[in-house]
Amino acid sequence: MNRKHGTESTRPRQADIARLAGVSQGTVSLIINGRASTGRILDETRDRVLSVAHELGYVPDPAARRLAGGRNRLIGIFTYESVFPLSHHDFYHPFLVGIEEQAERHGYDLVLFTSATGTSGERGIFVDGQNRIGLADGAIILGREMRTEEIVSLRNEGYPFTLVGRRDIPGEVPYVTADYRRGTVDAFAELARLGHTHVAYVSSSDDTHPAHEREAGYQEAAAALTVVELDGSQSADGLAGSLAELIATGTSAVVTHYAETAIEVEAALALRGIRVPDDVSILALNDPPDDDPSIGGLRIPRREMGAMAFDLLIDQLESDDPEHAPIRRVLPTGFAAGRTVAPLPQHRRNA
Amino acid sequence: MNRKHGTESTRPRQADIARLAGVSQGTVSLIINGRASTGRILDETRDRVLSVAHELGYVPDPAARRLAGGRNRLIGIFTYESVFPLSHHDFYHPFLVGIEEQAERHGYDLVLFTSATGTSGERGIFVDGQNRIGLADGAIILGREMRTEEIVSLRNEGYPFTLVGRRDIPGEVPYVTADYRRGTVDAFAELARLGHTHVAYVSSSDDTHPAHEREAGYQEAAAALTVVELDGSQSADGLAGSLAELIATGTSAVVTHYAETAIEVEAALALRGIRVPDDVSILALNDPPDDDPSIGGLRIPRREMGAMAFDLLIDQLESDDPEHAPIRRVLPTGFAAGRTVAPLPQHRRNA
DNA sequence: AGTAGGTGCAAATACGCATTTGCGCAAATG
DNA sequence: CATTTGCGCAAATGCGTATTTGCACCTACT
Repeated sequence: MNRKHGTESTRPRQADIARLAGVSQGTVSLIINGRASTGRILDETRDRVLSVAHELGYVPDPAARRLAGGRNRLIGIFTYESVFPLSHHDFYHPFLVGIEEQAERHGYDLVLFTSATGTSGERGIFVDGQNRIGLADGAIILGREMRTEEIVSLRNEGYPFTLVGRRDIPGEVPYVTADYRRGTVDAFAELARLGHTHVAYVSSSDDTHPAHEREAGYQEAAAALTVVELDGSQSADGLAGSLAELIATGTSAVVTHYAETAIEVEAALALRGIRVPDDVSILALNDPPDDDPSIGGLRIPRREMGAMAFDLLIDQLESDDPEHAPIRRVLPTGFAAGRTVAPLPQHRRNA
Repeated sequence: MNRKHGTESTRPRQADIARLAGVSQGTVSLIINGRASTGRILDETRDRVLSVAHELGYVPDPAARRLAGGRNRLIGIFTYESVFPLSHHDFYHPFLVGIEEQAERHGYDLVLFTSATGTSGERGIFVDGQNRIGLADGAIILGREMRTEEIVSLRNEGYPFTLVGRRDIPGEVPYVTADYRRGTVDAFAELARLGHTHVAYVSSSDDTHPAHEREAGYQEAAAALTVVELDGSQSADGLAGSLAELIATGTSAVVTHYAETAIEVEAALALRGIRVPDDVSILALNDPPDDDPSIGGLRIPRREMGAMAFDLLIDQLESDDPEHAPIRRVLPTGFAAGRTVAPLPQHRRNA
């Protein structure tokens, strides 16, 4: 349909190289792919073809490669939200850093599936009944939101992918996540080590995997301390009110699920004359936001998670075993005291 | 070479649907793509085919589609540094936001050329003699650094691309940039409007296009004001010393090329008891860094630049005219007073 | 009745590349 | 000298889809 006149600057194809070098297209393919030995090509021919290819600026068409049954060394990145969101651009960024790092190391290019938006305006892996991500050899799927049924379809198609952040998907899928449970346990342990014996815990009501894991960690750690549980769904000011009383009666640390909560609580406490960390330590079980990086608490190894996700995916791709078991990795979290976590002050030791 | 794994029922193809529905593959294609009217297909046939397709869970192969379509609807993003740098990730991000926005709107996917790192460890458009970015239909080239000769080669190959941030490339290339010159003029005008008549100007010795434009803008604006020029290559403390004297003798505003300089100067002035903006206004001719967004001065419309770059590229791609003239856009900058720019204080009016 | 026009689809072709097969030639072998 | 072997490549084939072309068959009209 779209054959234009000769002047049209169309991308060079193997056939063009073949014509100029006086060989056949198949020969060009062999040479380009380094299969020259397989096909028994003269060095002289090889050099001639390569030089023509270079002159023409030839680059293989990824779609054709993939169609022909080969691989195209393209790894996809899919997110249900914008990859580069305006607001919390800090969320995806560390993952991307890790992914880019490994992609560079392994010589893969990355594809961002920005076309995966249907007429309805919804992003999805399958849009209007079509798989939008199949162009790449495999994909890394990021994000807080995720449509389970799409993930399942993907797996059923046998398409290689890795999830970042574990999801409870029916059946087994490869994923990378952080060990929120253990991180939570460690955080409480750290508080204990600093002398805190009476701790307030502000949970979240989220139904996400990390929230559950944090909750589990809390349950496990609570035994060793005196813990009071507070309802995280109330306002920061309400929380601060309850906390003020608790602090007066011996509570010296507060643990929240989210850094945002911690920050709000800190501000609300300040209004009541309670200072952090002098009067009370505050610790979040999540990464701090960009604009206030010094909240103490867990540090999620996002960059490492991204890199690991890439590696797992490559594993799948390069494994010849069709029954390659889904691989999972659970990475340890870090901990930072930040400006809000301090040892129990001397004067409160016997409170 | 890679026969689909035996156990996995291979994905259904249009041919499968065709067989089951008793039609030809081409007919299936017409129907799947809603071209039924073009091909004059009976409603009955259409429904039958669609129902079979649905039963089989048919999903078109994107690679095949792109092959057949000629183009691959892939737009590349190239940078000489990491696309996701660890440090100033604030630099590329706004551009990427704009690009992603438009890519999504136009139904294109984005490719990050992470494989464009040669054995030497250097990033480049041409690595080991191979054009690494030709994979995409076109590319947007970002970054402070840029290798002129590569850009020239690209253009000579007829490869469609757009630069973000104008460069002085031999010959004509399509680009998007901000109007630093006009922005600079406007910034000085704004100072004048606020009552400042005596201004200090700290230039940079950079040999970049934006630096030259700022310089030009300064030359143009300087006529209307009393301006003292300071050597930007000295230390912040040295600058502060000179400035202190100037301020004592009537200078009420400082203009620097870089926000970083402005911040350092502000700090150095503070040590000398000079306060911003009470004693002197400070204004930068560049975007503020992430960690101190309230420095007054120019605001570069990076997001819009990204979006515009994408649009220009699409223009090239979808234009049938091979001799499509290179398009350029120069976007207006914004201005923000931030916390450092204020009207000339009353008590200094007659200084 | 004979022809023109229309309709609904099959068939053919192309997209760019990977892979396999086969052919002509020359050297080696018996 | 007849025959096998090996070499270097051309040619053919397939991947899954989109698009164009062609062809029966049918209707309407003269």
